[in-house]
Amino acid sequence: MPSELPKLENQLCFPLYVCAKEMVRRYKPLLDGLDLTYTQYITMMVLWQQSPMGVKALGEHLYLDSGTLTPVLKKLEQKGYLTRHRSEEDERNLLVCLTPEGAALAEQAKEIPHQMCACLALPEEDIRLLKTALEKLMAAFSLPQGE
Amino acid sequence: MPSELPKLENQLCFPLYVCAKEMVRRYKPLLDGLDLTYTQYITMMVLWQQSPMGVKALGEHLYLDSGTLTPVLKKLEQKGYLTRHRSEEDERNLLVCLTPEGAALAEQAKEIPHQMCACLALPEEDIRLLKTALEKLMAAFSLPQGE
DNA sequence: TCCATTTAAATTGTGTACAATCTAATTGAA
DNA sequence: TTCAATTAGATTGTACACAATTTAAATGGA
Repeated sequence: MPSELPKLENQLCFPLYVCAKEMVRRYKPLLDGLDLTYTQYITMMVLWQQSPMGVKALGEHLYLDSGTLTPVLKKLEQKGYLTRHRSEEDERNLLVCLTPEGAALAEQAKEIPHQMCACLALPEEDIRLLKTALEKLMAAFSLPQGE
Repeated sequence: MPSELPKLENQLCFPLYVCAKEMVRRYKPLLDGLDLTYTQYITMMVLWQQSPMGVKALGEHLYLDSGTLTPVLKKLEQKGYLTRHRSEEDERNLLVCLTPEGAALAEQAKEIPHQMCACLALPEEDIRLLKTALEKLMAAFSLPQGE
């Protein structure tokens, strides 16, 4: 059997790449009201669970490095949603801390997951299956997930 | 039932976002030998199927607009993998055409899908299931897929 | 104690993505 | 025919992503 040319539609990577982009695009109108981008939104989501948090820990939750996070966090600081201060015990650590405004944003964000699901127009069952399959892939990547 | 705070691990978007990024990252060492980035690779993949092709058609295959494609195509032109010329019938159309070097690259690329599958360390069955689930999501997004 | 090593962020450079706008070519209805 | 609308790409501006390097702070063994 001759080796075929690589074709877009034969590979896992392409629908993954397209769906991820499209998902982020679909979040935009929902997040505009909170003045957040998608990356800023997932960052806030981690902080709503725990604040203050160091940049390193934040990066481990989000799979992002400081090269990406530093400008995102500076932006969120500008917007008044968080503060950035060096830890007193260890000056290498920068502690990110929600402001009251940032914490309050969680209230407004509560409906976003429902709105997103509605926007997907896919049965709950299919969403669950897809999520499970993706988590399996993360595991295969040896990326620890959730908590 | 009270509305809960949005949590990263409860949502479809996050594993999708993380897996897509990781997948692209895993392609990098495989593509370095071809001097291609992931975006350049999927662009070449479309051209290996059909060349010449207009920027608009290329964008429809890749779900990318001219804002993204223009610099990618200029880069691939620099590398000597394709040429860019305006159509003579309609000067608005820019025809992208593989060079012999660009066409020859397909040979070298043939093994990449296998290498990628191997790198995934996930049973074929799981990969198929995930791909099907993603294509279902694309359909729900009303994104046409395949050809 | 002292300095090589390690660690945490920040910085730099390259490459996407995409919205919005711009420009030039073409089309089509009055 | 003519010019308003449409179309195809390019451009501009903003925001990630990530590799590689840099800087400053802590650590730990000789």
